[in-house]
Amino acid sequence: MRNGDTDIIERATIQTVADRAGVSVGTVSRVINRRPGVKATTRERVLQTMEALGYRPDQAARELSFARNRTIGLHVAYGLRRLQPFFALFLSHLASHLRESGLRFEELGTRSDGMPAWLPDGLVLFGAHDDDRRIPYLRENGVPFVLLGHREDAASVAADDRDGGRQAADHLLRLGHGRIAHISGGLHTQAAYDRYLGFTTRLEEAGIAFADEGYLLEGGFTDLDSYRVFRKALESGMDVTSVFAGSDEMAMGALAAAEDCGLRVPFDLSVVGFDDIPEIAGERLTTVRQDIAELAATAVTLLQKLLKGEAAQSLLLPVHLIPRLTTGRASR
Amino acid sequence: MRNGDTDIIERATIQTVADRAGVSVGTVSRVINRRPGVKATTRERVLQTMEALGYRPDQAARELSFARNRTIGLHVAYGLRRLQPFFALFLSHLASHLRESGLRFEELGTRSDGMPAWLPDGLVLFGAHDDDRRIPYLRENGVPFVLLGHREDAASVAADDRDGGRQAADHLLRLGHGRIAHISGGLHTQAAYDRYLGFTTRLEEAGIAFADEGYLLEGGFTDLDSYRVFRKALESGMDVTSVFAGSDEMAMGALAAAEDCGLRVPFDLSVVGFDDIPEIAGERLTTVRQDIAELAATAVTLLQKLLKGEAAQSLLLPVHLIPRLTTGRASR
DNA sequence: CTGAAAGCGCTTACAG
DNA sequence: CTGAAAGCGCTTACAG
Repeated sequence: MRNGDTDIIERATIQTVADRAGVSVGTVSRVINRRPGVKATTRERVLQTMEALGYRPDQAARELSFARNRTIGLHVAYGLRRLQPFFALFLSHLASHLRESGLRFEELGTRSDGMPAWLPDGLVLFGAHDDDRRIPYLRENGVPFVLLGHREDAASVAADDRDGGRQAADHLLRLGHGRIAHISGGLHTQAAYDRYLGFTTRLEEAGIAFADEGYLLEGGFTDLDSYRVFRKALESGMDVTSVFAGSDEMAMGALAAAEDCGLRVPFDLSVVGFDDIPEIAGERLTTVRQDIAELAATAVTLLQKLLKGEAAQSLLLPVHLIPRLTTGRASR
Repeated sequence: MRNGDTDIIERATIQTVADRAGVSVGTVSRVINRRPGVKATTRERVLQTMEALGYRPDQAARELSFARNRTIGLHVAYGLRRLQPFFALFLSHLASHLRESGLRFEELGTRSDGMPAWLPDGLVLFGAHDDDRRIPYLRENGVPFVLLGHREDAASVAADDRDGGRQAADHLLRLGHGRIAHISGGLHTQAAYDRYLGFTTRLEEAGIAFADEGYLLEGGFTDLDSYRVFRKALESGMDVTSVFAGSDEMAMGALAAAEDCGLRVPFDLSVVGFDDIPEIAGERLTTVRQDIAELAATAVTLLQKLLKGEAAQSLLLPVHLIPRLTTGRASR
């Protein structure tokens, strides 16, 4: 389990690797960055040397030389719950992706007027809403930005929330469910609304007039909010065989409420979530998976295009329902 | 609101500042790093130039030259809920503090055997437990580390959880409360246990035999867990006028449960939390404040001492109860 | 109190 | 396909 017998004192640099592999640092650099134009055998030798030395390129040096003064900022809409799991995961993926691309990254503070505290070379905007004042502000200042969320009039990337809602509905319909509730954190956000829309549209295609049935439950975005609203509904006699929650957290709340109301999942009740956050969904929750790492990577790619002067794009990333243990055939 | 009329195209460097201020880059550097030995008027002039230029030192360059190859890693015990608010805040404070100190920072992955994926020059350990295998491992490999949490046999820093528990008890006693519950996420963690201990010790000093009363409620660490265990207790007839929760999240759960059980806070029930996380406690929750930024800063300071070869220290940071709107005089 | 210069560990044209 | 050299933006002895 020891680290080999390399000096622990002196960390290997690109020079160490170059010397040991009998090449120049330029060549090592090309290997590190997967650049073309290195003979296969050379590449292999360098790779092995790096491995043997436990070499890790110095990120600061990469940033300094690679990304000529380019720093990307992440700015979160004022007042947004930065503590939500989705944000934490997105942040960490964004940071590590940027790091790999050799770009500088900084999370931006907020001025008293809600604008980013300062302007980096490019921005990722988290939690943008319809008439977000940051958008005209950034345009005015000529700073390229990418929105996280679906939006046609700006560079943006989002999961295909609408299709995700549709898949959730489809899954439950196939299992024979007819009385289906939906728990949403609030339909005023684009993601929540699109999930709702895709979901109800699919139900209506199947002849289920969801909207009329009072099966829509709105609360906050947390598991506790979801628990309370769902438990209250169940206690008031809402009769459903399944529920689609707008996030994994909310699904966990619904699961807890079901348990406390004596419902057995999936026998008496099926539950579907959204996101597939491993720490939450685990191996149990049937949920619609969105790839957060991919969202972060795509945001970076879009931003890089913008920085090169290319046109803005709006991308929608596919999502997939992952059937697990909280959904089953409707028993009633 | 515009950014002044400086070129937005070319970002100012230390050289730009030096030229404009009519000094050398060395002098600017001294000002940036608050080093002594700069004439006050020179310092002032440089500061103003930096301000006027909107100059921000390049972090990558600082790391590269300042922190000779020193990188600090954060490693989280396997299986720990990284999604908890406390962790998110600690992480962000640690990262920004390290950044200001010009040190490299990286969050470390975990090998299949639970050890950090690789060994940086120094480590902060999050979520260490009593017989944490990372500790002998790091000692064996000669890597200095600081634990977040109270522990005598290693460099560590923690909030004074025990005193915090005592303060919570004291506050409630002064308000005339005699029947007081405690909600804990689980007494097996040091922080939770110390809070519990300080709390009950103070109660016992006041002649309240807490332990015998069944006023200890254990659940998970989340607001939902807390809600469920507290609501269940209330519905089972637990008769208390106040409750001390082991975290702000748990306190919010207790608040929600009280509301759903028809109790008015603080008239029928007083609630005290722990942490004082602004996004959670807001302006409403009476809670015991621990300074997370200070915890992060202290961890870094300790680590730097270790790196210089100084002896390990165990530090306890003071906490303070902040009375707000969820506590009041006992009415019964 | 201040400046000139070396050096941190990389990447990237430019030659060959 | 590969190497030598310049340069990224800082900090830090070393002189003065």
